[in-house]
Amino acid sequence: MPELPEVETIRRGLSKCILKKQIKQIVVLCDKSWRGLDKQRAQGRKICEIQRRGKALLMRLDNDLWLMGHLRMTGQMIFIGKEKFAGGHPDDGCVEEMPGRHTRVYFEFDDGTRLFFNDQRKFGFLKLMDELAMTEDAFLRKLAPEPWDLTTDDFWERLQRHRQAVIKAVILDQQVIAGVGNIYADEGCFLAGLYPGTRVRAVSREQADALLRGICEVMQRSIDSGGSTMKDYVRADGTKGSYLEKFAQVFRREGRACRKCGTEIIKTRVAGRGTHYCPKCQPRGASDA
DNA sequence: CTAGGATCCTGTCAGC
DNA sequence: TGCTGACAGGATCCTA
Repeated sequence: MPELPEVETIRRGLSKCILKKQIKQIVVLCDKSWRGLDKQRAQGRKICEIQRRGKALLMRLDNDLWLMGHLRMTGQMIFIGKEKFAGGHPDDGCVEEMPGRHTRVYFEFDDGTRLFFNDQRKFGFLKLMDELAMTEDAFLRKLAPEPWDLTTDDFWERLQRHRQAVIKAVILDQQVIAGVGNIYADEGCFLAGLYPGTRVRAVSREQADALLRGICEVMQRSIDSGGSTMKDYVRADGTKGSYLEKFAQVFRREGRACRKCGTEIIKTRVAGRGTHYCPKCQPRGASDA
């Protein structure tokens, strides 16, 4: 669900809300959503800083424990204090009473404000770890560099390990490039003029370079705008829409005209995921899936 | 080792 | 209305 730009937006938002606050109590409503050390070890502590790696949030406590959060498909972080901050998967959960039916874990701070971890499908989790567990965490250890820390050479070499696979599956692989999910995979392929089902062996170095630059560009733009789902905007006519609608070139635009050439955007299935592309701007090759 | 499909879980929607 | 299957902004596990 939330991809790198959405998680970065959450990181920035939470940094304004919960830093230096003391965690008075942690309520775990779903055992599956809490991993690692016992929650007691985080109660009474303060949150010193919040980092992000790929789609993972990393919160450091004042006893040098780390609370990792991964939202997976449907996770949300909702802060309720004097003002409200919500980030993650868009649904109505953030307008319900809190805790709501999808609340899995929540935090009560010393000043009475609260932070809710909501997650409809329970794929996401919070994990409390010490420094050693952090360095040994399988996901973090295998995670590839952030998109803007990858050189074209490095990206190219990582792609070459999957020459028979389709390009979309490979950029969704967090060991190849960090933070790319279904939206930015489709948007990045569009910017590079690459059909998402293209075999890696058929991708040129120039195309790989365009893909990496496209991913960085689309993610940076999304971060600058507060994440693709964070803010509704109001159109000139006063009707509301999601930011994603305005920002996406292909994602969820099936049946609509390509913004570049006017051809109808197609939705299909590639790498087991719903996939959107423009058949003219992203032509299929003979060996493509 | 890679590639691709099943799987975890809950909810919604289209089509009988 | 009630049922059924497909699908969903992710990652891991299993099999070939």
